[in-house]
Amino acid sequence: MDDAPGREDRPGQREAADRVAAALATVGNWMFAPATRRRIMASSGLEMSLGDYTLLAQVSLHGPVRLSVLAGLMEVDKSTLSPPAKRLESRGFIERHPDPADARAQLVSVTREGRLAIRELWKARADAVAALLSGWESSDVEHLAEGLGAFAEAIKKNS
Amino acid sequence: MDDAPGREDRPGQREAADRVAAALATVGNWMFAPATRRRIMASSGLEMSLGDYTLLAQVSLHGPVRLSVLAGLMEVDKSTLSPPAKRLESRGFIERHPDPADARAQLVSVTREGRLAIRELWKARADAVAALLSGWESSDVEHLAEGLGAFAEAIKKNS
DNA sequence: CATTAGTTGGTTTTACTCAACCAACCATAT
DNA sequence: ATATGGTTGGTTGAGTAAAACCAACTAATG
Repeated sequence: MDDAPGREDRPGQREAADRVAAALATVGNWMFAPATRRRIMASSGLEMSLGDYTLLAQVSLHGPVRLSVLAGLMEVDKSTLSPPAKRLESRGFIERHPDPADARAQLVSVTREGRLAIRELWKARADAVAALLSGWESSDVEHLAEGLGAFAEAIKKNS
Repeated sequence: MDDAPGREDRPGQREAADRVAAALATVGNWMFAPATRRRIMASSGLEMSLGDYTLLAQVSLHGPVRLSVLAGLMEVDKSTLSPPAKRLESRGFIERHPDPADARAQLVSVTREGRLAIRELWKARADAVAALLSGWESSDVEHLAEGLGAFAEAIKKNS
């Protein structure tokens, strides 16, 4: 798996990949810094822990879905998702319906409120990103959007 | 500050910025997922909490520096850094020396061990990134490296 | 009856905060 | 010159909340 041919034919590839990794470290560090999170939450008028937001996003992404399936996707124990799910439900952001296929199971999905909350949070984050890009050439932003989009696709495919 | 001219002249800019933000969300989510962290830690042979690693990286980045200065940079209370600093010191990854300019203060810096640990962790992370980029055209990787690098620069400048 | 979906209880670690404290610094007023 | 008072660097302690785990439970499947 690691000795695929053609790997050592492109030393520049690895060098560039290293630079990508380095930049990603900075970016991730910024995005997940408590300070940034506080700003995002404040400017969106919401207050939500990181875990709650992650779960909300996953529920919104994977439509009506069982919690155990999400736990599998996220590679955490099912019990980890119980508290955040409860919090999100009590705030009206998600709702549960019985799974017609299995009376033990429930399908969670996002409510209208939840969609609204996601949109607010998403906008706040996008604003922060846009602010950092404000001085850029349009073509550079476009290239970054394309490259990063492809990278995100690769992540989704590999998970 | 928000009504700078030329902003509404480029609707495409904002649209592309939104795509950048969306991709960044996916990427950040991946980087900070417990599963990814577990894999990175396992493949580097180290075990370290996220906070400890963040502090270690900051110390390595900002050379001999006071903890209170780092706390300021990271926008957390000084007391937040005491426990991680103690852990890192007890594992031999950082060391403290008296600040010649002020007998109250100490300057923390990375030890050789610490540098080694950083390199291991960094390599593990870079490997994960490189794996995702393995099928790419070299020029695409190069472009991504450039764009992300510039974005990381923007973050550093704005903080 | 064994398995599965989900919750609950108990435990651990982390990541924060704030308030209190000590020691050292710094300025100023005697 | 020295004593005083206010500020700063760092740790400690108390407290909260998040994030994870595991084991045990229930209710429903098959």
